[in-house]
Amino acid sequence: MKELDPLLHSQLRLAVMSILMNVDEADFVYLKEKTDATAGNLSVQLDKLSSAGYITVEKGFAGKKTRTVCRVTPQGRKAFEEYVDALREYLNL
Amino acid sequence: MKELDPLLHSQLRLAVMSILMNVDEADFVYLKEKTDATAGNLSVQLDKLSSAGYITVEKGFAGKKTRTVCRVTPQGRKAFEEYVDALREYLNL
DNA sequence: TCAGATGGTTTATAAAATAAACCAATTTAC
DNA sequence: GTAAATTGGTTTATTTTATAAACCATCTGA
Repeated sequence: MKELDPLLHSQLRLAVMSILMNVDEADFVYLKEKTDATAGNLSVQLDKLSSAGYITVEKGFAGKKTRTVCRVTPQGRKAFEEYVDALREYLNL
Repeated sequence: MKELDPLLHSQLRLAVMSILMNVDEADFVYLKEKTDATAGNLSVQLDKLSSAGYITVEKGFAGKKTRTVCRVTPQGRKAFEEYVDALREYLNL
């Protein structure tokens, strides 16, 4: 059986990637709301996705407040698609 | 977003369930080969699926050798199907 | 000015996966 | 017939992950 990319096979990281696949960009606050994760957990998982090169994380400002914007990279997009393919085998979809 | 049943959201347990969903029954050795898991890992994960009521594990004999046979329960079948539904939301399939 | 919010990060803890060690019965090879 | 290897597992220890709790800096309104 195919391997399931362990970086994607995590509920929160998968949720984040799934959002980013459809949205071009999303900030920390938006991701937190959508996924209903704690800030700490989200922060850690974004780091992992970012270190793996699956997303970019850009810290900037919106007015005076900090704003962290995430985007999926081509590499992340590819990994996500491969993950989906592998899952089809398990779920037979 | 929907929750992903943590009992199923594990590579090995998902693989096992996926096999059992299609096969009526399967023994330890067969599952081990198909999933390419170590015996120790497989043993632990079968226990978890069994304690959750997702599968039955029956220890018997085939000639003189022990033989452990697994089957998915109706409850397990239901959980698997719900898991698949939840995943569709993430992957949009 | 000081009591919350807001937007995070870091660190500690709990839970999971994996691997390593072990055990009992059974073959196989001498 | 007995020692060594194989089969079919289980148990325990280790590593990795996920999660939660604590913290920090900046901003905002009373």
